[in-house]
Amino acid sequence: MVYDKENFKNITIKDVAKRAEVSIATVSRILNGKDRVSPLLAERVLLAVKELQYQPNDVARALKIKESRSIGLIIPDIENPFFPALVRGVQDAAKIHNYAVILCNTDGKTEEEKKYIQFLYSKRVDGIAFTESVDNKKNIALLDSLGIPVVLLDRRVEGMKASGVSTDNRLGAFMATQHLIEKGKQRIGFISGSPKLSSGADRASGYQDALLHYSIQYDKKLVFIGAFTYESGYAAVENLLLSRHQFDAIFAANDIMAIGAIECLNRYGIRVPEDVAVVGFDDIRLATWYKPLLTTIRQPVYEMGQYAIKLLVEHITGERSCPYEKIFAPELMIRQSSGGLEESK
Amino acid sequence: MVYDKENFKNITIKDVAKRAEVSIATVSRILNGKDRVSPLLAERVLLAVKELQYQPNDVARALKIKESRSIGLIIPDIENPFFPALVRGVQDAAKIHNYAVILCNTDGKTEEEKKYIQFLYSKRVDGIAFTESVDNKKNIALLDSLGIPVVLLDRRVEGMKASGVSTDNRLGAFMATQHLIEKGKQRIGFISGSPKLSSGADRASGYQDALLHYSIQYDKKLVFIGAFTYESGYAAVENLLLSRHQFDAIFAANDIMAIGAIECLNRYGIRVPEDVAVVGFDDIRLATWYKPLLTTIRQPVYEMGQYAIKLLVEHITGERSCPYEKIFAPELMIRQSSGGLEESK
DNA sequence: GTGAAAGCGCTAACAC
DNA sequence: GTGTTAGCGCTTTCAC
Repeated sequence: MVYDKENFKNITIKDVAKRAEVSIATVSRILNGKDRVSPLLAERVLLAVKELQYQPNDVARALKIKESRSIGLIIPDIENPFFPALVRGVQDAAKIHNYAVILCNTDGKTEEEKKYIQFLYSKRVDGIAFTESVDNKKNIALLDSLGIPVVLLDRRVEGMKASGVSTDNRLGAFMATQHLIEKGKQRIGFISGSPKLSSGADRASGYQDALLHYSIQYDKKLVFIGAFTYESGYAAVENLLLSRHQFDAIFAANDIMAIGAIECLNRYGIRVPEDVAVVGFDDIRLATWYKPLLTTIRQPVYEMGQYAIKLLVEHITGERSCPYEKIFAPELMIRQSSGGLEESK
Repeated sequence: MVYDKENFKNITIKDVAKRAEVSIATVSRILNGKDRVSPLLAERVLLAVKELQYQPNDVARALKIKESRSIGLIIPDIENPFFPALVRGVQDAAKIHNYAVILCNTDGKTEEEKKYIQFLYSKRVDGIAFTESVDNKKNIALLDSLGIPVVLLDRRVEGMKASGVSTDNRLGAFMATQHLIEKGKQRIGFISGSPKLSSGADRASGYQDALLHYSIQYDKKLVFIGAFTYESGYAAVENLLLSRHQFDAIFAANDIMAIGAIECLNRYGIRVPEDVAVVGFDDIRLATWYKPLLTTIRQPVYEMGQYAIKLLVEHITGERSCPYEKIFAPELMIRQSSGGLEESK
């Protein structure tokens, strides 16, 4: 199988026109169903299309109408268990609107993000769905100067410079902490995500809100800054253990860190949930496969991906002109790692 | 932020030419570095490019040179834990060669695959990396007739109609079964994947090979056809249990089914690995997070994705004209679910 | 309602 | 070396 381009008779609109004995303008009109055309010609054209197996060249179309029917999706890493569902939501929604999704992994590097934005711009994507790694607004500004519609994924938008889709992280963290408190826990450790991200900062706020609300002293010795990774969750607990500060619960700002935390606790012979209760955040699939089943805050990730594209398309078509922020409600999923549904002891 | 296309002065090669006081041909030459140009003009052009922040329009370029610098990636479902690493490998390799990756999820439906192939063709992708859901050759033939280079992912290629990248599934299954046998197991249940897929069929063969090699009677009552899903793994074991046939081990054709199997065993109070040893296939990340840690056959999934793009690019550039089959070696990862490294009892 | 023709932004002969 | 120009395949005025 030699892929010699020349061997493949690229059927163009011209071929169809010739076969149907009409002008190329007529073919175009019929295929796009815009102007009115006589049914007679339409029939002839459609027949020719079928006979020749004609597939319009979207590249040429894109050049002409300045609309590529493709969008960029920039995320840190598809291997991070948080993203597959998000990506799937994006892709499913994009498919409905007939957009191609170009996937980009940045590993959370601002420089990579910038490169990809330029790359996507050269491809003249119609819009970009973007999970920024750092909330630095620089890349948003770049996008803005390029005139590319953006929707921020899993990020709250400071100053509403762009539309965004996220979960109410602050509320979610409040609920998680509250759950632990209602379980009778008083010394609740917190493993934060990166405070540079709105998701990280908001979850930290929610944790503090809950302590305040229940009149529990905030103790910064119980707080560690993680990086949303397994390793950072593990390390945080190890540090906590070595510091010899008492604690009876851990709230980790995402599930992977929670699992890292539990692994570390187990390693030191501490039982979850008997000795220490643990709550995570995100409700990734693993949360229900891991043992103990992980109590966590569910984000409707798939729906967030879908909604982001809905918004993005509205911006692309001009249906919506002002930035809009969609915030989904978090949901507490009570499972084993926090002691389940039983009463506090 | 109104995305009014008109507001954004689309800088074209013409603008650059005017500013640098040269012809557009010269600009093109300099940017593509093909023909020789005088350093003087080159400098002027490069300056103009920078000043105007010119970004070439790849759509126009694609139309002209008939090369879109994009490839399609068709998989069943990015939410299936097997795929993220594969996708990442594909994307990283594509990035090196400057190709955009268009992601397509088919849920394993042949009809969806066909639609996506046509969609990608209308976008004039330069090639497609494809994880077929059913080995029916029809879509491969379609691709062939369209003149689109393909590389099959995770699929062995019957009759070498296209290039493919896979793991030696038969050998892997042999190793898994052998491991169980060496652990002293004699009645080894097998949960197959879809036999319509080469990966499913080959793993079944490997299982039989091993039994034969160790002179263990093949007992079809111990064999179930699953669907590579958690549920099918669970159901298989439940059926086995209800059938009351004795068994002391389970080899599941992928990790998710193995986990489904273990969950079911636990549900019925059967301990893994004490009562029944379990081995999976793939070595997805979850295999090392699940409890018990899953003994499994590792496929170098990320590398497979990378290699597929290497092959695909070779086909696209014409460097390689004949189909080639790359087969990676499987690796046995011994962990808890099969009783670990200790001797058989 | 239909066709002729211009032109989207680029590359690559082809002249000079 | 450099500029002029045709044309990739399509949509869309503009005449008729």
